[in-house]
Amino acid sequence: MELYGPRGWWPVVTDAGNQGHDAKGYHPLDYSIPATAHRRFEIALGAILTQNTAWRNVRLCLESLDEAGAIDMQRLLALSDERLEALIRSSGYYRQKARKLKTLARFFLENGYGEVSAASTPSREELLSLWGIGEETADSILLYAFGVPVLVIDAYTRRILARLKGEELSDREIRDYLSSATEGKAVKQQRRILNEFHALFVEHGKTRCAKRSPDCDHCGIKAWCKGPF
DNA sequence: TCCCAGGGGCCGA
DNA sequence: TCGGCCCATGGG
Repeated sequence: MELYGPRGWWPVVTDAGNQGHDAKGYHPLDYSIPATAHRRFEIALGAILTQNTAWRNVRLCLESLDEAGAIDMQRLLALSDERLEALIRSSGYYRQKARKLKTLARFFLENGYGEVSAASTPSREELLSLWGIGEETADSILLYAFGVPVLVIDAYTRRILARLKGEELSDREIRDYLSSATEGKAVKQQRRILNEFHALFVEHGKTRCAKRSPDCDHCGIKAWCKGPF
């Protein structure tokens, strides 16, 4: 946080999803649970679209979907598969992802999870049971769309910790290793910490701890790292 | 031209 | 459980 400042994730792309904020994009220091169904659904769609995909390619899809009025469960389900695939083409894997988005929309709709007023939250097991939603996507949706205090572990998290400690850690070990940061804290605090944890791992992974040629010369946590340098 | 990106499903050891 | 393969576009 000292190195990069608060990220204020999840990045919101559309105007309708960004109510109460002046600009699109990040919303620093706002760790509130999404206040609109549009925003909640946009976050969940983005979590699927960004699977193994650069965010800049996802952003285009979310803007296209918004223009088509499809950041809405019923309206997304009303689209033909071909139309939906065309709208999300730039995120790659577009046939699979079109199916995943509809699966999610159907699930939200049938259980009322898309309605912010209902204040009901899906369980992790429910999300994992859906076709196309694995651990990272489930945890991202829980944390950023519903405010559930869970740690999101992604490729950046694993790579950065592996380099810091000089050995690969299992996800279980990563959870144990980072658990002291949230232990004994109020849920609201945990939500803020976990929100930033994932966002900062992504920031550090993109700007410094790249897979191929990490920029160790400008790395602010080099002193604690076992390499590579 | 090749590598990489905020994964996940599926299959055979 | 675990490795390998597939899905697919776009930028460096």
